[in-house]
Amino acid sequence: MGRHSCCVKHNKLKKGLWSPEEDEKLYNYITRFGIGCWSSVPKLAGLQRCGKSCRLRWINYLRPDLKRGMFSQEEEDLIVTLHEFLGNRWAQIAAQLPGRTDNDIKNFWNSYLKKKLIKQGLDPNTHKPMEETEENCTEKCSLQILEPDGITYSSISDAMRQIFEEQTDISRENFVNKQMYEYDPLFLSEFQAKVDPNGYHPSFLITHDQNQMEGNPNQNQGSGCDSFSSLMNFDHGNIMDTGFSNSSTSPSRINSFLMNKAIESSSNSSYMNSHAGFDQMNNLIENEAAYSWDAESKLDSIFQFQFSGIETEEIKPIP
DNA sequence: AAACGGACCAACCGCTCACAG
DNA sequence: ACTGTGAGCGGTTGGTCCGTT
Repeated sequence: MGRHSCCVKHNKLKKGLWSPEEDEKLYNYITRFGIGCWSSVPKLAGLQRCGKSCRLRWINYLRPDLKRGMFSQEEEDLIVTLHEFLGNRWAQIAAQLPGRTDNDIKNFWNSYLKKKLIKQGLDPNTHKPMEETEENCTEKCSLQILEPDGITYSSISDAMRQIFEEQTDISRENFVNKQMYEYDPLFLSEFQAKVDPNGYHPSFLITHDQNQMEGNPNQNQGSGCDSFSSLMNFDHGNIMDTGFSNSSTSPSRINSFLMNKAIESSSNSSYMNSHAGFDQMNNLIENEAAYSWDAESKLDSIFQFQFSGIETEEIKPIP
């Protein structure tokens, strides 16, 4: 374990930038014989490199389907959106951007997007306004989880675990070890589906902000504060306010982005089009002339569906 | 023109996971 | 059950480029 074996064994292997000759050798070998065992590639291709280095060079540079050049605005928006939910899981983000590598996206994020968010006053980790994340979020959000039996859970994780264990056969070990609460949108939507087919657990009341609650009592009914939205915003162990439910004042960035994508996709067969969620959304656009609150509510569920689509491709099934 | 510093990006490193023996 | 190996991922580094002084 630990250090990769090929890095230990062959100290005389070449490191650093690849020459055009090396690229040609690797490219010719892979195009001729395909990707097999990377550790044997250098030997068979006549390269003084370790297999790991060959693999990286192929994935990040030589692959014929790679997209070169600047990131488009669409791609930029998509990266920011996905990062908001996936965090630094570059490989999963890259999977949604055909032709881009995780390394590309990681570099783009670190060199440009991160700074851009900071410039906009947003915390690049939470995607929330700086002043909001700087304060004690748990205090400000005044999160409360009320159970009919009178138990007040100390965190959303506790409450979710309790409900989840009651409703499913997934063990506590899996739950804790995989850290699914915090990171896995598919898990969250699956969890939601198991808890309540309508997406709302009757005994699961979350208030984001006391003031907001007073101003908008409807949120209490689950119409404006659906459980999925709440769960989706439970990130990295911090309770965060949601942009989904508060669309009366500021339409969610996700939804407006998806709406833009849907409009674009009607005339452009771009990368997200293949997902069923966007087909649904295209239908929605065709059938719904106006972008109303109702439409946005539907989009929330579509977005949920969209994420399920993404995750079923990328996330390994729960053991 | 030279020196300097920041930005960018290719590549490396260290780690985890999966799997075969 | 344990160990070794390969694959894959995310964080980090270091070289190069380019703008500024």
